[in-house]
Amino acid sequence: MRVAGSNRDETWKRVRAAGVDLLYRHGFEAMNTRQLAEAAGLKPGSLYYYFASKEEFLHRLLVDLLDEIIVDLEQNLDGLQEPVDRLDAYVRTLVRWHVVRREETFIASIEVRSLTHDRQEAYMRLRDRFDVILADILRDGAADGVFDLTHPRITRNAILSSLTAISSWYDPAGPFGLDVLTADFLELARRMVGLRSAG
Amino acid sequence: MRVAGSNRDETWKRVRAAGVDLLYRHGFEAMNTRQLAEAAGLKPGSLYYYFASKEEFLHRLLVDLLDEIIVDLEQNLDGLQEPVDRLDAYVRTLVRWHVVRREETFIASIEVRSLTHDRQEAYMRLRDRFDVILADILRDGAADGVFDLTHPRITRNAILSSLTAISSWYDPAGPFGLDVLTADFLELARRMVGLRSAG
Amino acid sequence: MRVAGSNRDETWKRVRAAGVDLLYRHGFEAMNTRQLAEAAGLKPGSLYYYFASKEEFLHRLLVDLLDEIIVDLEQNLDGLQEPVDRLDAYVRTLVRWHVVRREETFIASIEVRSLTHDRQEAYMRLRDRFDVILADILRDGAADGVFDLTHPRITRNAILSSLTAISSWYDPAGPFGLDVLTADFLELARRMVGLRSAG
Amino acid sequence: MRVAGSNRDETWKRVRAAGVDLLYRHGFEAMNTRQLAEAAGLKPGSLYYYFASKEEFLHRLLVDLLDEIIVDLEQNLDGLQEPVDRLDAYVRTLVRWHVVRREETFIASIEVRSLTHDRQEAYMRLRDRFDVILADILRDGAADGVFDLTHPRITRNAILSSLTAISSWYDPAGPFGLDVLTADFLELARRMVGLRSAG
DNA sequence: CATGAATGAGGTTTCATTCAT
DNA sequence: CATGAATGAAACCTCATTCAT
Repeated sequence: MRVAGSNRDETWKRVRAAGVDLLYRHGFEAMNTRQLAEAAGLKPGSLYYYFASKEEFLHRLLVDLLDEIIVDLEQNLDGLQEPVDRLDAYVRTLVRWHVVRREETFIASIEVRSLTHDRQEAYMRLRDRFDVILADILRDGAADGVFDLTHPRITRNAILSSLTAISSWYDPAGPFGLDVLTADFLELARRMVGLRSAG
Repeated sequence: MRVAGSNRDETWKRVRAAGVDLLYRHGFEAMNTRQLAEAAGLKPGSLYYYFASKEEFLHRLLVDLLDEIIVDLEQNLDGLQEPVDRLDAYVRTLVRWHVVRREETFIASIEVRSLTHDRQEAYMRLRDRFDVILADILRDGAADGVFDLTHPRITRNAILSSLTAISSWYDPAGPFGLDVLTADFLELARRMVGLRSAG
Repeated sequence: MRVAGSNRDETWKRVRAAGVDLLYRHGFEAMNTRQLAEAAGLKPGSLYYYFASKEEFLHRLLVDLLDEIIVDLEQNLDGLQEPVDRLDAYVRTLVRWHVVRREETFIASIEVRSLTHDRQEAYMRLRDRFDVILADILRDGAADGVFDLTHPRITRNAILSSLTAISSWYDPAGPFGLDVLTADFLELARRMVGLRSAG
Repeated sequence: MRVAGSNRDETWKRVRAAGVDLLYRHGFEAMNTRQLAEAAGLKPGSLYYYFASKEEFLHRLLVDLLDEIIVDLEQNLDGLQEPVDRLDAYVRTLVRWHVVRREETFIASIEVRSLTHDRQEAYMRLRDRFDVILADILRDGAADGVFDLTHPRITRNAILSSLTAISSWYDPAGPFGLDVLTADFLELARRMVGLRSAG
C-alpha cells in the first residue's frame, strides 16, 4: 500500500510544516494527530514512522529550533568584544528569529510545558544559555562602566521577555518590517541598560 | 445527601483555589476535572453545581481577574494628569498584580487560547484596554515632549510584555521583593520611553 | 447518563465473570476490552471505573485466585502431621480447585506471561509457596522413610504439573466426577512418591 | 536490491531461529514482526517472502516440530512389543524432546491457542496421536496384567502432562542433565502405571 | 448540594500487511 | 530477494459530562 513516488524527506517536511502550523494555531494539547496526519497527507498511524510519540515530535521541533538559534547567535557574537556590540548582535539575532520564524518561536515560548518532565528540564538547561550569554554581556558592560544597570537579573529578564514576546504580537502584515523592529529594539535595549543612544 | 456544613461560597472558594493551583502547575488541557474535584474535596460530578463546563470555569477565572485588575488600574490612575505619573502608576500596578497574584496572571497570559473562540474574542477586547491605556499615556507623553519614543506601538508592546512576563520568572523565594522589582521596573519603563531617570 | 438501579458490586461481578469467560476462551491478548464491556453490559470506557488497565484486571483475577487457594490449602493442611496425610490433603485440595474453578486455574496457568515484569515476579513469588509446601512434604516423607523419591525436585515438578494440567483437559461433561478424579490423583501421587497404596 | 550473498535457505533459518527465540520469550501475541525482522536481519516487509502471515509462521513451526517428534517417536517404538518397553521408549523420547528442543516444545504447549480455528483443529488432531499411542500402550499393559491402572484416561493425562511440563520448568543450567531426568521420568511413569521398578 | 455510576466521543498508538521501487 | 513508505483496522485508555439517587 505504498503511495507511488513518496519519499521520506519530502514527507517529513510536510509533517513538520503541518505540525508547526497546527501547534501555532491550536496548541499542543488542542491539536490532534488526526489533523496532523491529514494536513500532511497521511493516515494517523503513518505518523509514527516519523516520530515515536506526539510529545517527541514537539520536543524535536523545539530542540531543533533552539539549536539553530544558538548556533546562529554564537556565530553572530563571534569576534565581538565590546559589550555594546555584543548586546546589539544579541538583540538583532533574537528579533530576527522571532520575526522570521515567528510561528516556531511562539510555539517554543508557550509549549515547553507540554514536554515530559525530563525533556522539559533538558530543554530548559539548553535554553538557559540565552540567559547566560545575555547575563555575561550585561555583567561585562557594567564592569566596564558603559552600562548602568539596576539589578542585572531583572534587566536581563525584562530585555529577554520583551524580545521573546515579539512572536506573540508581531503581525507580518502590519506596518513594521524587520528593519524597523530591529532598529527599535536595538534602541530599547540600549536604553534599558542605561546607555545613551549613539545617534 | 447534603454534606453537613457544606456551603456554597466556601466550597466555591476551594474549587477556585484548587483550579488556580492546577491550572498554574499543569495548564488547562493537562489538568482534569477529577484532579480538580479531588483537590476541592468533591466528586467530579459535584463540580457542575459550580460551573457549566470546564472551559466556562477558566473563563470566569480569567474575566474576574481581568476585571479586578482593570478596576484597580483605573483607580490608581484616577486623578493623575502627568504622563510620567500615569506611567509610574501603570507600571506599579502591573508589577504588583504579577507578583502578588502571580499564578493567576500567569494562567491568564497562557491559557487564553483554551477559551472558546467567542469567549476568547470577548476576553481580548477587554484586555485591549490595557493596551489602550498605555498607548494613551505614551501618546500624551510624546505630545508633551517628555517622552522620546521610537514607534509607540513597539515601545508599548515591549513594556507590556516585559511586565506580563514577570509572573513567568518571578520567584517569591528569590532575592527580590515587590519593592525592588517595582523600583527597577519603574526605572526600566522610564528609560524605555526615553525619559532620563529622576534620580 | 447513569443507568437506573446500577450498583458497583453487581457490575463488578458481571465484569469479573465476563472476564473469566473471555480469558478462558480467547486468552488475554486475543480478548479485547470491547468484548469485555459488551459481555458485562457496559461501554468500553466504563470498565476503567473498575480497573486501571486491562493488565491490572488480569493481575487482580490471578492474585485473588491464588490467595484463595493458598488460604484453603493451608487450612486443609492445618493440624496434619504425617507426610502421607499432608500429601493427600495437598492433592485433594489442588484437584478440587482445578476442577471446580477450572476456568480460572486454567487462565492462571497460562496467562502469567501477560503480566508486567514486576507483577509477574510478584505473582511467581506468591506461587512458589505451592512448590515450597509440596517440597517440605516430600522432604519430610523421605526423611521419615515413608517416601521413596528419586530426585525430590523432579518428583515435585511432575506431581505439581500433572495436577495443574487438570484444568486444561478436564471436561465437566465427561465421565469423571470430582470424586473419581480425586481418588485417582491421590493414588497417582502416592505411587509417584514410592508409597505402596493403602488398598 | 538483492543483498549480496543472501540465500533463501540461510535466511529462512535465521527467521525461524529468531522466531523461536521471540515466541519463547514473549509469546505469539506479544511478539511482533518488527522484532522478528530485526532479529533476522531483515526489514519487516521482507518477511513475507518467507511466510504468508504471522500466524502461518507459527503454524509451520508447530506442525514441523510435531511431525519431527512423531516420526522420531514412531521410530523409537518400532519393533518394541512389550508394553513396558514401549512405555519406556515413549517416556525417553518425550523427555528428550522437551529438554533438547525445550523452547519449541514450550511454544507448542502454549501457543496452539493463537492458531486460526481451522489450523488449531488440524493441529490438535495431529497431536492426538500422542494420546492414542500412549493410550494403546496403557491399554495393552493393563490387558496383559503388567500395569495396574486406575482410570486409563486419567493416568494417561497425568503422565503426558508431567512430561509436557518439563519444557516449562527445566533449566539447562540447573543440576539435572538429560540422563538424570530421563531416568527419573522412567521411574515415575512406571510407578504411575502401577509397575514395580525393575531396579 | 452531593455522590455514584455510567456514557460517548475522541485521543494516541500499535501492528500485520501491502506494494512500488 | 529486499527495502522503504505507507495503510487501515483496531487496540487501550481518558475525560468532560450526565443524571438517578
